[in-house]
Amino acid sequence: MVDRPALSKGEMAVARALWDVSPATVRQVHEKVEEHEAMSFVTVQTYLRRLEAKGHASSRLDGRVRIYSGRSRPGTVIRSTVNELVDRLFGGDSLPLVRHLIEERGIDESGLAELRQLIERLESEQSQTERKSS
Amino acid sequence: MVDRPALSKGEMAVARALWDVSPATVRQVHEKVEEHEAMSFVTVQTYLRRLEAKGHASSRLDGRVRIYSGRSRPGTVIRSTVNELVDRLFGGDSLPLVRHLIEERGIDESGLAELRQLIERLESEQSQTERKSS
DNA sequence: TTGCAACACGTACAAATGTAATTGTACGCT
DNA sequence: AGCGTACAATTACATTTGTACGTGTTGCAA
Repeated sequence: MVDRPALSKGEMAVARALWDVSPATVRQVHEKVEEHEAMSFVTVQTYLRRLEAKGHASSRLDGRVRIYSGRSRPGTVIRSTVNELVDRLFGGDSLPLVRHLIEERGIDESGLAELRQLIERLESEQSQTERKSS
Repeated sequence: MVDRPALSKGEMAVARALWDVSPATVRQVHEKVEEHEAMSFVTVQTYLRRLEAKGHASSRLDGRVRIYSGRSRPGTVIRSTVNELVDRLFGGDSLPLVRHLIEERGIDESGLAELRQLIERLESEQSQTERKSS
């Protein structure tokens, strides 16, 4: 539950790659990162080290190769990052952001359908549970 | 449409305050900022200067007091910040973020109702306009 | 007219971030 | 045995961010 300091841009890119391929060697992570953007191998090395220092990854030596594994799960990191953003941009109120996302960035049909169902579910839940404060 | 570099945490706090009170003196902005968090007066001054350097604010001297005004509108800054976040966290797909926001952070009844209507509107629009790819 | 409170403006500086180059070392090929 | 290659580990360094201090100036109160 500790809200570790949010990951920076570069750290996040590497963390995302690591989540995808973990456990993996630096090289494998590097390859994954490069599917999206150019970044030197050693830079990835650095980020992985920093991620480990911050507790978001762990590693062990397998022979002469270091194997990194994701540690904090994506959901956790994403949650705190998003929370921070919502606080910063909207003073904690997430509705404007949701509105913005739905309006400004395309969401396809199936996405919309999913969201509608999600909202309907929440609405029925809310009408049952007599809303007890915010 | 230039996607200026996203504002940092501190810059964003000051920018938000400025948007609220603009045009305003440093002192007024400072007071607004302090409604949410403690920050030294001179620090606010610095941030305002940096915001101006980045083109997010403008200022003029009124007598011996400098008056700052917001320049880029909130929507613009918010858009690029959010875009960057979505790219970083979800590789550009905004649906997961929306899902996360709706599920994890409470949205009240009226908010839900608004969202449902928004989604229904988009759904009907989409079924009319034969989707012509992104 | 003198000093102070209030402010602008320049300067400072450590930590975090982005991005590597270098150096050391072991593996396997020739 | 010697060499290139693939890594790990160390070190580097410019930029950005967070946070502020000090210095100079000026309108105002005494």
